[in-house]
Amino acid sequence: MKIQELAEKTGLTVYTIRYYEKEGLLDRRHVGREKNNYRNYSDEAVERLKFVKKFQSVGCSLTEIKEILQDHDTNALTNQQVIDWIGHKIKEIERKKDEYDQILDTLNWMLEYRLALQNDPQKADSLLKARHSDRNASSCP
Amino acid sequence: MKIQELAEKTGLTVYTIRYYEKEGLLDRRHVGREKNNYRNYSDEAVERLKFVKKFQSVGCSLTEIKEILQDHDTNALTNQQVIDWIGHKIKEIERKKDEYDQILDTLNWMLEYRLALQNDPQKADSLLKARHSDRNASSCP
DNA sequence: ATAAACTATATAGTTAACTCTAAGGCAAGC
DNA sequence: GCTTGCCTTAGAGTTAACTATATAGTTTAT
Repeated sequence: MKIQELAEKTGLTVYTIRYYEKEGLLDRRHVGREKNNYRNYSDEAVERLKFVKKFQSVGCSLTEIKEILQDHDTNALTNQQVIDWIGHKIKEIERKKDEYDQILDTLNWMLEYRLALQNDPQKADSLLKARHSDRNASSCP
Repeated sequence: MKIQELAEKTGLTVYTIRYYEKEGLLDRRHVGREKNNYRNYSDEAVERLKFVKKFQSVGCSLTEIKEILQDHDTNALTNQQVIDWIGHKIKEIERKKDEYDQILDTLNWMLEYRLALQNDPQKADSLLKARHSDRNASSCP
């Protein structure tokens, strides 16, 4: 398939796809060339780019993604190194999830406060006080 | 307190704090000036910057954080607008958490596969096949 | 009293990850 | 054949969020 089609299938732009290739995130298994010099992508390319996109969306840098993907291609890392990386990454993601939970907590509190402000200003006031006396809670900005 | 102390309390650098001020994330309640022109920060500044840091760490841009914080300062938004924003944000964070769960799933699978590769190559092979036949699962890169 | 450490401003530089432009070649429809 | 649109490259431009530099004034420690 040509670059436009791949762009549609992955939700990336053609610019981005070419950029990723330049950055070494794709290799012979994903992209080749036609006689006319047009790039020709395999189905594997779709999977690869979706993988990149997914990991990127949780805060992995392209460099990091590249490093771990290149193991598959070159076996530059030992199996143990990959296992270590995965374990490390899992912990990181779990920490991140905790962070999200804390934010959700703050947001839910903010919502409750705002709703109270609308319906029962006195209650809003007491919520504010309760929150401030709770040393573990995020303060209101 | 002076900027260095604030930096230590928030885990930001002095550069970043000045940058945030320039970007309009702090106001009179957080920072004033001494006779010598040194900035003087209130305790509120610590809370404010921690709030910024927290929301930033879950992918909010400074612009977005500023917008919502400026409501507190100027009451530019109606209570309803803030409620809408919070509700929207909560949904966004929850979507993000789902994404994290998917990644965790992929990572756990990768880990299992790598461990099998170490101990029982035949099992690794069958894991690969099982994964590929599962259309909902992320493929292996 | 002098050096080290901290503060200020204005401005320039950096990094990641795109995003676009220019200039040209190839392809598909009328 | 011509136009429209997709493809190519090299390289420039953009954006967010810092990060650092140069220059100068202030405070603190010895």
